[in-house]
Amino acid sequence: MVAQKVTSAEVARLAGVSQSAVSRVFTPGASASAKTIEKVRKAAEQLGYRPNVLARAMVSGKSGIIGLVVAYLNNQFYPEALEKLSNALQERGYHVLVFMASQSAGNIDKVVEEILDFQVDGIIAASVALSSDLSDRCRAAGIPMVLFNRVQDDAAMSAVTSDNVAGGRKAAEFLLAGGHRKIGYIAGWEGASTQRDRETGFTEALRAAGVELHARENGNFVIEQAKDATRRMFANDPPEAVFVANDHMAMAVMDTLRFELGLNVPDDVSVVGYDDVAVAAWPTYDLTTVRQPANRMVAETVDILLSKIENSDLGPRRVEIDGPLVIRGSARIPEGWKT
Amino acid sequence: MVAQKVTSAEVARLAGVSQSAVSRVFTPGASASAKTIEKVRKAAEQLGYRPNVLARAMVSGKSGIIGLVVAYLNNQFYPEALEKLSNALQERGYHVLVFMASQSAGNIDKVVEEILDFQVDGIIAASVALSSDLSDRCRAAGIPMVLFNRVQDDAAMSAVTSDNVAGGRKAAEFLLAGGHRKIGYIAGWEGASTQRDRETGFTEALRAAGVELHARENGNFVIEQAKDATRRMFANDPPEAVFVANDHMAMAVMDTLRFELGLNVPDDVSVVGYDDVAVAAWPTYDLTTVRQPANRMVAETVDILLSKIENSDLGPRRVEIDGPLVIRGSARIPEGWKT
DNA sequence: CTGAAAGCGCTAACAG
DNA sequence: CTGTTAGCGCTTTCAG
Repeated sequence: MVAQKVTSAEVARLAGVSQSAVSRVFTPGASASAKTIEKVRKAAEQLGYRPNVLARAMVSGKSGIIGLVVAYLNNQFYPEALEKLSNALQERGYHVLVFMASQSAGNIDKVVEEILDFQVDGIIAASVALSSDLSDRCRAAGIPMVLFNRVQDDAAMSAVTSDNVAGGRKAAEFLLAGGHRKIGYIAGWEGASTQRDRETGFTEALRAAGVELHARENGNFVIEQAKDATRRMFANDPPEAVFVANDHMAMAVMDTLRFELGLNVPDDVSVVGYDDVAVAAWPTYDLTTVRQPANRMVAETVDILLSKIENSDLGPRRVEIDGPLVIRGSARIPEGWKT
Repeated sequence: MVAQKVTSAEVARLAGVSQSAVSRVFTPGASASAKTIEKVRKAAEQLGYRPNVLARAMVSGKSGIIGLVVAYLNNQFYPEALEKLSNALQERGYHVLVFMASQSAGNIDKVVEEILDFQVDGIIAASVALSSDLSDRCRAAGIPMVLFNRVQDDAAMSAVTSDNVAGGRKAAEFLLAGGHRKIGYIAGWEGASTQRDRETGFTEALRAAGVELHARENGNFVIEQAKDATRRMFANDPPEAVFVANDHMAMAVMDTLRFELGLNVPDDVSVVGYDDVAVAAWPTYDLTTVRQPANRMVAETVDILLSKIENSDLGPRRVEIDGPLVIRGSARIPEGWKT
């Protein structure tokens, strides 16, 4: 009843038409008479025929595969994004080939080369930076690429992020309005544009109010390092408020504050994070944080990538999506703060 | 410096050899003289040549692609598993094509059909069940498949899980040893074998000690539903201890207990979960839970799948990996409990 | 060991 | 609209 591997030729024979007729019936933009379509469909059904995507890819040059490079799945923002990206792409007829760019930045280039071997139609690089040499190669190969949640100096590279500078600014304004003056910052990995932009916006807004950063430590976006950073920062002359470069670390910071240092959040220390991952809303953390609008970021990313695929001579696009400060209970709420 | 899309023929011309010689140099099991290899490698390097995986797949019948069907990425166990699976597969020269089987069970079959279109070498289905019709198709098509974290009645289907029955039993024994007698169970989605097995082991051990389940509610593996289940369960005659079918729900249960019902964990209620996801170890939850050894589960899954790919007439294998009860602070610890 | 030749399964002109 | 004819880029006999 079900054959091993049915080819269009076999369907053609059964349907009494040519092999190309079968192809046409299964090719979106092709035309065939109602009668042919009928015959072919019946034969195909009977044989359990489905076109071989790879063969189609070879000749058409479109594989329907999007390469997705991803680094850390432990920061919950990424599984969320990955799920949405994959769904959005699936809806538009594409599929996602995942490449983990685990550790070293060095191997990212290798990973991208492997991706290219699959003749992918496009590449989404989530939170990774690649050498300019490599981006040149992709461009030369005509493979569109868009950066997700990261920008790169390379002006020719499309990228989608939240408005990290504005986000950092919002965090600062909120903390300042709350009356805090001794304010600390726990940074993420310095190589990340998100880290840099958030810090820039944050310190700029502070400075605009005549306030200097009271303390700064680096948590590298890693939980254990964020804990260490917290310990160092609170060892002496602790701040009254901390802005943490992402939620992933912010929760570790809160844990350390509460369980190791015996401090109350927000009575003793206000904490503000960035991302608004699902756990941030859980009552235990109830984290005030700047939201990264994942849905819109994903939608933009997919839009940019697919329009580049369909129209290769589109210039690079950079989109920064503004996200609101989500006010919860981890930081003192200023009197009469406009919601 | 970098060409558009270099073919083996171009490399051959530059190297002054035949196209098939180039192929041999890049084909693992082929042989060529040192001199040829040298010439070809140099020419290839110069041109930036890399073999086209798709073309190779067409003729060799091996795509190097493994289809991975996955349903919920919000339960943290899955991103962890996905990352490990993808890494393990990458190490062995395979790549993962991800298919989100979002909602309805009905669309899983459709998803698997799409996977088949890509001529994948194998399929890993994480936490999803597919119709027996479909599994027959895969078998007929000669595509090996293994279930991850789920078993199916179909005896011909390979599957890797933790020992869920034993795990449920461990949870029960621990709670009983803690002196609890009024014990509740918050179930996961009834269609899942993991849910059934965990409950079976749990209630069996209870019964063996002459204890009947005091209360049972269904949380369907969904956070909001787990909260509702908790509310119902504690509305009147509340239990002293609860076993929750997975950590994802267990944390929602703890939140509800603490923040809505004002109960103390573990003084008022002991809570035990299942999975041992990363957050379970965070001090806020400090959840006692049965560990699913993700690393070993992944290793087994990959082993089974790849050996089937390499030797297609291997029978189905089912592996259940025993995981320890990880004792933390969310449940009363019995006096002198053997660690 | 090496080149020539025959496809893998499919799409895309090309005549009819 | 339809069948015929070329390939897509590569692996794999098959002679030499």
